[in-house]
Amino acid sequence: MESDSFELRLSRAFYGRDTVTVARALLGQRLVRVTAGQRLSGLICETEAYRGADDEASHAFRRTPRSAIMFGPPGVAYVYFIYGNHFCLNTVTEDAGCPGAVLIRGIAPQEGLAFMRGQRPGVADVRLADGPGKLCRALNITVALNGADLITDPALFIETGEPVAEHEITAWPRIGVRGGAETRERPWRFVWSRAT
DNA sequence: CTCTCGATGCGCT
DNA sequence: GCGCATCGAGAGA
Repeated sequence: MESDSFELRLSRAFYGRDTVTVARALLGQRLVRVTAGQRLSGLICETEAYRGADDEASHAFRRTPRSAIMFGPPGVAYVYFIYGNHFCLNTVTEDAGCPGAVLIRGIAPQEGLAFMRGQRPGVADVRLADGPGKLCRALNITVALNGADLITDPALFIETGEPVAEHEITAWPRIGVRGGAETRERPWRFVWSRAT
């Protein structure tokens, strides 16, 4: 898997499905970042689904210049800047015209540990990328990668990882969402228990 | 133009 | 557990 890993990449059809389905299916897959001439990777162990007009917590609840990318074709990276300090990485889902994205909230680091430690000095290995902002810092992901096509981009993509059994997945309410009770209580945060 | 506040993380208590 | 840094997107005027 070292050199050309194109055949291992998840297909556009993988992303072009129901957002909640994709959020679950992304658990166990391998997020890969190529930067400074080296491969960094980790298995996705936590995700959240964000939909469209039916999801008050989603950026795509309203169509704005920033959220327009969520209305576009699937398999594209949506990276945004938050709290003045952090970036968050999402993958666009659903067919073009139907908004949706999955927030990647955590990975279990596999390749490039030395680089990640350099990005986050003093942090224990298991915590290098266990939050949405943390993983972007560890993998050097910024808004420069907003719009990157995960099917073709050499610097950012997702490969088939390890199979995840249904009983290893737990669903929880999403973190930090405001809005009505129904919005807050939706169990659209998925955690791969085996990885943590 | 101005104001509010966030799909967070870190440091301190 | 709690406060705060830090700044751009989005909304209202």
